[in-house]
Amino acid sequence: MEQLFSTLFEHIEEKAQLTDKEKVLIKGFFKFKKLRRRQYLLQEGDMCKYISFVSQGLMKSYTIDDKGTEHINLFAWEGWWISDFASFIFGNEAKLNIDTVENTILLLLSRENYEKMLTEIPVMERYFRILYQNSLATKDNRLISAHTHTAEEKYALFLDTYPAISQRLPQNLIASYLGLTPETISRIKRKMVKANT
Amino acid sequence: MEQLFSTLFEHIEEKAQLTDKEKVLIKGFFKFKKLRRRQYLLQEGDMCKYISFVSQGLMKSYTIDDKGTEHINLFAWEGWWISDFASFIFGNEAKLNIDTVENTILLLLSRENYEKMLTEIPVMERYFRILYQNSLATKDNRLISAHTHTAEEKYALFLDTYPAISQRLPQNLIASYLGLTPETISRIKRKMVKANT
DNA sequence: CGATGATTTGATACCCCTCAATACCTGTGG
DNA sequence: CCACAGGTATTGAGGGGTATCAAATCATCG
Repeated sequence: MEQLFSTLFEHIEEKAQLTDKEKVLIKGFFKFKKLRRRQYLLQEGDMCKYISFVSQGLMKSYTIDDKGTEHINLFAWEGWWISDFASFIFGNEAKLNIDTVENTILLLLSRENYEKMLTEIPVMERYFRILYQNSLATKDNRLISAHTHTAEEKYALFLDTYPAISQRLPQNLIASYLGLTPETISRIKRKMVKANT
Repeated sequence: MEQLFSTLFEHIEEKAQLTDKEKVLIKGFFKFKKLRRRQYLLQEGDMCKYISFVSQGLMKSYTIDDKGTEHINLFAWEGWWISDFASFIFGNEAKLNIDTVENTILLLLSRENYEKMLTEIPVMERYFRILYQNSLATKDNRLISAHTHTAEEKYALFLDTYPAISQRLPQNLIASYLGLTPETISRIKRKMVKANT
């Protein structure tokens, strides 16, 4: 149990220092949740009641279009948060689905505890401010890539940016994340292999 | 002069309450800057020393690809902040260019004053945390749209989401923001007019 | 092993880009 | 106030990058 929080604390302390007292307080705000592979955390139309920290495992959030195709918004592995923000913050119905790619252990933070924690532990305002600030820069890059790069460049950039995690992902999920089809990824791979011989 | 801050304070007070004392303090952290149409605030390769609040006017941030094409990352008008985050926060060379679409009046906040303000006025941590949190939700939507919608849907969605600002923008800039060519926008418009007759 | 999902491969279609030419605005200076 | 210039928009022809659809092969796991 203790170990699950160590991932969280390490992650927080990259951005803001915590006292032992604060750590005890923080633990009190979270709930555990264990999920099997392919299990849902959130489905479109539900309310997203938690923001979740991935302590172990791998999750994805995604939308489904009219044709039934998934479009992956985010992968979250150890040290990442996942949620449908619009739903979590404003109480809308979720537009995103969230489920697991691997068996996963989560730390759940409810809206109420999120607000409480931010008020009672001001350094957490700082932590989340920095977290979001960094995420914004990441998302900017992704959007720029979506607009400027070819399919091949997108795929190469993904492998380069997330070398570890790309090995834990089937290619159809990478395709979905990049806004491509699995067939296209397959053809790119063949081309890349050829180029190396 | 006073009036320039009122836009800022209104904007902050949508998210967090300010005392008169805090307002006086906040004013001290900012510098003014006036820019002409088409004037640069930041060029690729420079250091982004400020995060800027648009008090009046309209700006854009963008990258330039190998072929010399602009890809617009963000429009910022009255009530928006603009910056190259990666450069502002981490001190990297800026990857973004920022310039004006209209004559603009900015409130500039240096890195030093940004940190000072966040420390001395904790409610501003809250303000920025909420600001970034909301921006993340917006960027998610934009990325989803980039991956799922056709050119026509993207354009219609833009007009629908930003009806006021779209009238202040030439179509080539809207095209650049949406990852399309001006020619495509032109053809879409023709098609839309036809459909309404 | 059977079943289900994932990947590969090929044929075809189409959306949007590219390039090029022309027309249309808008502001500025003579 | 007109003329010109630079930027902006329109239109057409042609091409290319990915998607789509379909089928076969390949993994994986209960």
